[in-house]
Amino acid sequence: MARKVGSHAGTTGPRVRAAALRLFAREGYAAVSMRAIAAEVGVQAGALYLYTPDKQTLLFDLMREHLEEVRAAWAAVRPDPAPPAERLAAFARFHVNHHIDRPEAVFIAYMELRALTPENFARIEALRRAYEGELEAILREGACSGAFRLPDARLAARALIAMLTGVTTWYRAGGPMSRAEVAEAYAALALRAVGAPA
Amino acid sequence: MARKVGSHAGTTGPRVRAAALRLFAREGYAAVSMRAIAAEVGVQAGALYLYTPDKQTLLFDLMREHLEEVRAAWAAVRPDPAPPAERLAAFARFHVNHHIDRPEAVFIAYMELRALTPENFARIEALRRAYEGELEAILREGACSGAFRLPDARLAARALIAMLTGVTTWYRAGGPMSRAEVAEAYAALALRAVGAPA
DNA sequence: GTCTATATCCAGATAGAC
DNA sequence: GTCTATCTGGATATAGAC
Repeated sequence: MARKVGSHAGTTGPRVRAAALRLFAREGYAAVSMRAIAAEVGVQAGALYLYTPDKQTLLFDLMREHLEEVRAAWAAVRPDPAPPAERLAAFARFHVNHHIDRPEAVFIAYMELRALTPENFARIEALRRAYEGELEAILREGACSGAFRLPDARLAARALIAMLTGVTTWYRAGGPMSRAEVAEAYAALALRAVGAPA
Repeated sequence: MARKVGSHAGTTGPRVRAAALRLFAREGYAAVSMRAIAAEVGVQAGALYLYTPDKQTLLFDLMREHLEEVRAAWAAVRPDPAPPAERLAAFARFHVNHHIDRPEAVFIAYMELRALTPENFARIEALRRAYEGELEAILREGACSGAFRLPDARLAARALIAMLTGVTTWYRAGGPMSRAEVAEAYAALALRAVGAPA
């Protein structure tokens, strides 16, 4: 434990997190050395420990910030009193648009769970489950009201989130489809998957 | 380069690959040492190099074998002259059932692509694209015949494969749903997603 | 706040005995 | 076919100068 995070943070702290995000996403947490992060930032390895107590906390903070940002962004645009189909369409468009802009954070949040200590994993998993619960609640409500036809709300929520998140594995800006077209296509797939007219 | 693979292989060769599969899936390629693999097998680290020229080739062989097995298994059960909806349902059930039994290989094949050398990556990517192409062809044919309503065959193939593969992130034997029920639920979602009555 | 230097440990891979 | 021993390099993290 070197010191508390943030007490001296100027601009180097954010640059350390940005470099770690980029490198962890590209090479994987275990394959990235503190030396490599330091080189990306332009400081020596020892200086990193002014901004994070250790490498594990650096990873954990990146994941936590990503998941908290997703929840806050959805809470800000969520149509609250609205029919299930409209809420599902909004969720699908939001999820695709939000994730398409943060492929590195998404990659880390889904792929480096195994690199977390058990305590940190439990905290991240709770955040992930809370977000998944937002979709599950929409699906459950639609199933009850008869707007959706579902095999199982929990299974469908997991299936749809996997489908929507998958956009980050292939979408690149400058391709034949715009972000909005892609989001619309995924929303149409999601709506039809639960038996709602798209 | 230590030696050619297989020339002395008795039972230790397969046990090395099984141990590597298990450990790479649990900890990640970069986080697993050759010593750890050796300990899992019950030999010394140096002995591993009788069965693989290096760690990279061990990973590549695991991925290649997995992808070749998927394609062969699908070729064996694929309903060839059949209407698109039936072929899509068969593909979805096959994909879920096949992947649900191999969560470790699936995890590695999708998560450790970045750990491959460029040459090895290109070869693995070609195999993955070929498999994706099987689904894409079904969707394209269904779209042409009017059986399916799709935004874009390529996008839909990617979206559906991501959705179906996602089953490996949560399904565990002994849960409330059987394998067959889960496969059926995913098949229903897939069929409806492309506008075919499930 | 960043540096250099270093303690301590473990990595992949090879050599050669048995 | 497996062992022990070892080469060489790089890892995380810390200490202390400036």
